[in-house]
Amino acid sequence: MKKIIVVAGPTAVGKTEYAIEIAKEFNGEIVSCDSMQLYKYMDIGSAKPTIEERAIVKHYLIDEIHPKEEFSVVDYQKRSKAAIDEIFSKGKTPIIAGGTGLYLNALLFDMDFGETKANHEYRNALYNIAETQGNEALHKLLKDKSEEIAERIHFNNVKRVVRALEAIELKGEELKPFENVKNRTTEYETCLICLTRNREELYDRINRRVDILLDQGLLEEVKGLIDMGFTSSDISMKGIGYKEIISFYNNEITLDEAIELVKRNSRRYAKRQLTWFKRYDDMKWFNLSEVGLKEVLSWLKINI
RNA sequence: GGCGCCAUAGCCAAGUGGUAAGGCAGAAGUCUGCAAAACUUUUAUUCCCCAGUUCAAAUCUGGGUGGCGCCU
Repeated sequence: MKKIIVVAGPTAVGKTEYAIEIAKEFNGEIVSCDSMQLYKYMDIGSAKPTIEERAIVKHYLIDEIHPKEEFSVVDYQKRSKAAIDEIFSKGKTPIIAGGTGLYLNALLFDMDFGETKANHEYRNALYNIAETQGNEALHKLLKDKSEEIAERIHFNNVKRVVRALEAIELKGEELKPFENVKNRTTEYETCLICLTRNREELYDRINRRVDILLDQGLLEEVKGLIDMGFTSSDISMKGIGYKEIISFYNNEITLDEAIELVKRNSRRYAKRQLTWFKRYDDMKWFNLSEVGLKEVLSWLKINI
């Protein structure tokens, strides 16, 4: 069967570089699995592969959408599968590289998100209930409709309570969108690796990378985006490295505070990514504090 | 040298006789339509040290150590 290679890992671990080396070795092309690199104009803050790197190996799903566009995991699911098909049709190996866990799930599992589009009116009405009557009141509504689903979502997680209610409203009693994520896709075989590093080293790399992004002109990039009309309410501007710098330009915090926040939020994000990737039992882990490219490539040669 | 103030977790701290608040940093985790999102859990057997008073001390007393301020 056709096989894809997945290169996962926390931010700043070195995925970009490794994915390119793996692609060179296995006649592959790369499909990005990153919720921020999808956006145009957000080059420095999202740490996109450089133009030179993209010239070496073709990358898909980078610079795909305008930062004002609405985008969700469903769109990612469609586009990534299309990209994978295209790579297979060339007789090449798709290499999925990135750190957005939910997006990765969308292409590794048979996930049915339902066909209906997000209903913002309905959502807003629900958010309103949470605000006026409290989070628990909203959660109670969910409990009345499905005890089982309500149990799985904490009442303070309003965003997910709202989505669950919306799903029930749209799908009736089927509740398909909230079935357990357990059926792996049968469209292709998968070979999963996750890159990591010792915690201290990883955090050190993150802190250093933020300084590098600043040297590369992150401030100017964000200023440019503000001038283009983007604001903190755009989803694309909620990315780490963007929201903090925007707060700085809005005079809400000092530059030093903004930089510290970018570092801290990146560290926290890396930790959440690691938690997410621990869930895949067939994931092969490589600690790059201890092993290098050679080990990764030779493992892949045996296991692909 | 004298006087005064202070010492509580990695950091910032509350507590002035009844069995160590809170915040940050850190750690663990949840996860089917905004996911770089949203959310949950968690951190001092002990309050600078020694002695004393007391049924009971981070809290009161004495001494020591360290820091800050003022005076000479």
